Amino acid sequence: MSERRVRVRFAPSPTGPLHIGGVRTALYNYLFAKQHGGDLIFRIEDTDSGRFVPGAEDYIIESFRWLGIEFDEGVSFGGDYGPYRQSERRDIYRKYVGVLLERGRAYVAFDTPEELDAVRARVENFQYDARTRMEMRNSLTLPKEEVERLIAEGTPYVVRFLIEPGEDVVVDDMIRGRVTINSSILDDKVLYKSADDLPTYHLANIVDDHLMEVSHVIRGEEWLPSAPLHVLLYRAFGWEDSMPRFAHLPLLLKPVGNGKLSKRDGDKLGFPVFPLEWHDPKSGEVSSGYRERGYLPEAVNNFLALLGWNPGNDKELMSMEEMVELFDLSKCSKNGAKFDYVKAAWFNHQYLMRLPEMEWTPAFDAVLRENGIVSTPEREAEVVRMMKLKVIEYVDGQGNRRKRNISFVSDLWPLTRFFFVAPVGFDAEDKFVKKNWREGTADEMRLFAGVLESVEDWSVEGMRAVCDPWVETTGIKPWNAWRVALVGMGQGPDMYELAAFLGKEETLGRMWFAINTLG
RNA sequence: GGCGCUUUCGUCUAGCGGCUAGGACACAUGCCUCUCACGCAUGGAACACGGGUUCGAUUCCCGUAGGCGCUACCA
Repeated sequence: MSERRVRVRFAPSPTGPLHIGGVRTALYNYLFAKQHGGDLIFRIEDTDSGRFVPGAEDYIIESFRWLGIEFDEGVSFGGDYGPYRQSERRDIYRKYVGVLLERGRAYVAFDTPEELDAVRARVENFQYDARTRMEMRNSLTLPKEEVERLIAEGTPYVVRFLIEPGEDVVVDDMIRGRVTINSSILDDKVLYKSADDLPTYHLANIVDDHLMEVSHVIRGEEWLPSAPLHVLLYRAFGWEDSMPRFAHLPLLLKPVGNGKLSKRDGDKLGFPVFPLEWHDPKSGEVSSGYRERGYLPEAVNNFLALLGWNPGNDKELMSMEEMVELFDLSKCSKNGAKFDYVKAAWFNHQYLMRLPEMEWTPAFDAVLRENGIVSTPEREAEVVRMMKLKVIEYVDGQGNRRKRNISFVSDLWPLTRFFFVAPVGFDAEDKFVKKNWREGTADEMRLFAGVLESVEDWSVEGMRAVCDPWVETTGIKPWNAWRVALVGMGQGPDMYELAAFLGKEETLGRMWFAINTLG
């Protein structure tokens, strides 16, 4: 059994955008499959026709494409075990429901949802199981002829799994060890509903995993309580020998407070919970995505992988290849992990800093466009290009002292906008402005502007040659106030460099504007 | 309510009977400096509680408390 080829699957429901927790589950499956030279299957579990959302399937595929999580077979990937969309496997499920029925491991039930609701309202903690099933309307209690007549008449029914009570069912979990649950607390789960001729998750899942020769089921902890049911199902089919190994992952929790991470938390705290931006086809609501927010897929994978797993040492920055090599289910933690979006941004910062210029400049172009910096006849392409080069030099520049503290390319704009546009006003409350532009500063700047006016060689060296002696003799240190004038705040490169880049006219223009505005 | 999982700094975690309980994010301070930041250095910060087992428990067992999940003709 240990010689079995590793085959794992990620099987989402197309009920909406892919949750970031689902991305992590898929990532773990991917790492596990790759490490063992096995297959990763992409299966669509669309057995709930009522919750189907158009576009969700494409969205999920596009998400994984962006993240670089590759599937070996499945919907849109091909393979020999298809179809991989459960709604296209009705014949198969019908057949296996029949097997269970024949063996007396399942039965037909006619209780309507309304009737069940009524019973639940009446009886506290009602459960459809060994204690109650003989009081319900099903093939166990109704005469055979009536059952046949009802079915023939087209009365909607469901098929329920007949659970024998009083048995301790053991699930051998690769993360949690042996988990024991007594079958008495399990209810007779619905396996199939005639109304839409579709199975429920439990039946479809077991049948598909078996037929697709899945060797390991790596899924979220929310499935742990129903794992014993799945074990029982494998047994009922006689597939226990080839039953996959289970691994139940801890859940992703909200950053603050209690509970599972939800879309709401993202909206409230300002971070995405979906890989890609999602436009809800019904409500028209837009949910932000990691891609659009400016995250790098490598950073997302790295960060997500470490939420519930670690290589057992202090290593944090890992490429996909490294993670494939180091991943270990037995090193997964058992408790839920709060989602720390601040650290997620730090991971992005790390990857962004390592990104070659070529790869981040297109994103910066988009930022420029958003801020109205475009090449126009008035503003020649050459000028804009020069400014951009300056930004690149400023950001990527020689030596560490020039590296900007940014997590996203969009963070660049407030840090570099002075290359493109002059200050339009000054924040008198700004600490830097307040500290460096006081009584008398305007006079000093007037003098300094006069000195600059006399500079003929408008280069860093040329300015130095004239200004440094002036600073020496007058004792006036113009830099911070000059910075206020040219940048508007306490940021930017060396002042001579900045002035040289802006040019004499622009530099003096900004200075006089500051002198006149701040007084 | 029932059942299950879980519990180390604020957060993610290392630890698999004997450690000054380690790292990262965040935070604070310092260095650097014409600003911001980067970088570097330093610092504060944790074994939920109570019983056992043991020469010795963060580590093993049992309770308690907290957290999370499941309890649908959803997955």
